[in-house]
Amino acid sequence: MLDVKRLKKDPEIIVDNLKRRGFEFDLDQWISLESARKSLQSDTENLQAELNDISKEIGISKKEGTDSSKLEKKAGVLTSAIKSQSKELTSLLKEIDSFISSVPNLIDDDVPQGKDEEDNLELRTYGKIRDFDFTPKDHLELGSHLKSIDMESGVKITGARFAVLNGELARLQRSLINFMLDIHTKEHNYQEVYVPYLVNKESLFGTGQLPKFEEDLFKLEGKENFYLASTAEVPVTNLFRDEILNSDILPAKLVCHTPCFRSEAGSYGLDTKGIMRLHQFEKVELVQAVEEKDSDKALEELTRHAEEILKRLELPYRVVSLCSGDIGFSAAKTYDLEVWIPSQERYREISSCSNFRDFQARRMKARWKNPSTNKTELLNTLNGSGLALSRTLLAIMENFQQKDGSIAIPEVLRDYFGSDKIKH
RNA sequence: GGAGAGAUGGCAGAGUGGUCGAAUGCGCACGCUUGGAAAGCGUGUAAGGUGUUAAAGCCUUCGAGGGUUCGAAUCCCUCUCUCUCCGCCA
Repeated sequence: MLDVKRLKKDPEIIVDNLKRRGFEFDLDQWISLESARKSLQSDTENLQAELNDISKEIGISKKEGTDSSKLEKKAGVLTSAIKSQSKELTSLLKEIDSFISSVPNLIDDDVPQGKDEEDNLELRTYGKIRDFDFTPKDHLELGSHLKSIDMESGVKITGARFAVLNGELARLQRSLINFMLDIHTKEHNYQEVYVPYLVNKESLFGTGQLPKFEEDLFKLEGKENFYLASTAEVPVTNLFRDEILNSDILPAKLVCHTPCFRSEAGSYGLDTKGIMRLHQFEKVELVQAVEEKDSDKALEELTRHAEEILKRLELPYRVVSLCSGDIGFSAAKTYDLEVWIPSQERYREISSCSNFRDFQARRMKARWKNPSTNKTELLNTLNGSGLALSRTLLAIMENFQQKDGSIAIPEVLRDYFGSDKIKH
């Protein structure tokens, strides 16, 4: 959520910033809503203050046994006036709330200007793209040779965009999960958490998936109307919702492996082959909550933590800074890690690392107590995939494939996996 | 699923219609004391909004929402959650 105080102080800066994303902020509407609210609210509060005084007097008068009927009559008039005014005020506040909570975050100054994916800025590349002395197969072809990616069964059990992994590939995924969690907990100092995969509206509002992006989510029917979490970001970051953290636990660094469920509405026709884009996939997620002054540094650090996984898996990748038109609703700045996919001869997203600054924290009232000022301040939240499992699996299959259709296992994974290759 | 009991500040815990945002204890911060510490003593210590150079002041919040009343932590209704017992269960 935007800082309303800042919006009052320098509205032009905010309007311009939002314009970079392609978001038109209706300043006139905002000003008229705000000024209406201000006068209505202060009027109502004044009436309430008056009523509070009179009620107090009535109390004293009753105790003393003197006649208070005149005061009570006066108070009755005030009460009904307050009732009708506060009804009006409540609906106005609701309107303002839905207006402001549909506005995306401000982007950092160094976010590259652009319209879409094409304008993202490549920052660095890592690793050598392999020169195949044969025509590389795509992961689905490799997987069906190995009888390990079974799309038909996914369709039978559930429907399109669900997959079944068999045998060694299922085991490879499990090895990868353990490998990633070990690196992040033992070397990068994250604490592992296990969280619910079903989340409520409040949690989704906190991280910014609601109210604007409900169509991307799976929603349960029934009494509760829970949603399937589209990313561990939702349950994990919401651990800080409505909390005031002690400064000594900052920076808070959490890592979590969960399945992710996405309806992928609007992506029909995209990546329909194989396990590139599924309704259900596994992910290891990094989440940090830090003081405002540390959040720039934290984004760089968190991104390096995600990159480290790719490096150790010997997968060629690049880092791009998402441009103003491609960056997500809640993010102030995002680095995507893109891994090389031989069958497509291009880099594809495998991790997205974002700094949300205080945008999510304001929505979810995630705060910390600053001991030097003794004031509560909003946290800054960040997260990044470290990494998305199905795409890691896919990348290993394609990048490590051998001429005979077998797949070599990256060195660091061999102990976890228990073998150095998946035979044809 | 059935029966019962609860939900109050960082924590524990009082408060059953009126100057209650809330006693008390613990914790925490500062000061006194001390060679230093502990103990002891004293002072302070919720969040949000509004306002101000800053403050004061004012409004809201005692699980959530609604109601009764001049006035609600306290009474009534609905919901959520927690605990105990019984049943079922990985």
